Amino acid sequence: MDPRTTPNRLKSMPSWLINQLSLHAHRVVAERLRTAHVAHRYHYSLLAGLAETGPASQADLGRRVGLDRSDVTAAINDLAAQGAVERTTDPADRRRNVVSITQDGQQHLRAMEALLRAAQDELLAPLSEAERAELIRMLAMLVDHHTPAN
Amino acid sequence: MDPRTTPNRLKSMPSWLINQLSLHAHRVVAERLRTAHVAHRYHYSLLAGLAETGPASQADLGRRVGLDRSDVTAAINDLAAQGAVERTTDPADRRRNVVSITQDGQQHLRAMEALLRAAQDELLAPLSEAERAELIRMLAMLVDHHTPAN
DNA sequence: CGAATTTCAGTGGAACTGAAATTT
DNA sequence: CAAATTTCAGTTACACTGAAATTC
Repeated sequence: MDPRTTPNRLKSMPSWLINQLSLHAHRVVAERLRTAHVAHRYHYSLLAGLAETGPASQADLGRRVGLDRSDVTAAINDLAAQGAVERTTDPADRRRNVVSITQDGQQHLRAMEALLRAAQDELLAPLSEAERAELIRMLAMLVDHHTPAN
Repeated sequence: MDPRTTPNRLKSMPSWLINQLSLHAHRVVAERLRTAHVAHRYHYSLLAGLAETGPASQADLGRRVGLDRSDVTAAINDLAAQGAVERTTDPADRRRNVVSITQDGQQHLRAMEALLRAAQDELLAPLSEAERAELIRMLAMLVDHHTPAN
């Protein structure tokens, strides 16, 4: 009566598979991050961007991690209120905010990292180490391919 | 100034990659489907489900293609208004609607199929045939793994 | 009774758009 | 002037929830 039979047309359609997996990834990640405060996917992305490439303007930061300018503004508000980042206007170009990560932010980043590592493991559970590496390689290639060059 | 440098922490994080790729897939697919009417992702999923496993109740159909009961109701409304499906209450169990695809629906499905095939090709452009097969295999394995058994 | 189905009304995270104000 | 940055207000597609009405 309900033989969990996904149509072949969907089971073999990359865009459908990717979408389903994205939904699942979202659930797994949100579940893990629920324990921490000011801990959404984009908060992690922003802190990771700041930790890795140093202070940046919000626009640069957004482009680097794939977030919209508007959402960056809101998320940086959250992080600044929590003391995870500091925001000062760039003296060299007063249109820009220079955002930098604080000591507290670094610690917050490390805490989220541990949670996210566990989430990745749960997500990829059925794959071998070699398969995981291959999957990541292909995904990165595809994401890179459609990322505006700029 | 804006060296499209995605942080390594993101470039190597499966959940982030999957999410980015899902966004891109969504854009590519929506772009192709824009030419057709009553043509959203879920309309295709429902028609594909009906074409492949025959008439079904809305609840069964939703479970098979991974759509929420509420969204199935709304989407079936669209398809019925367009004449792509027919809906009658099941005489054997009057709680159920038996939904079946019409001739028009079959044709609509074929038209969407062609558009979607092109979208998949665009999405996977950087991958070889062998890589595409391997990617699809792994994605299907992951999606299957987290799909409730029922 | 409990459980399943359909439907409706609404919520919430997320991506995105348009426009204003400022500065280069 | 044109272009870039930040911010705000709002929209849209989408997954999901809660609850009612019906039927098994």
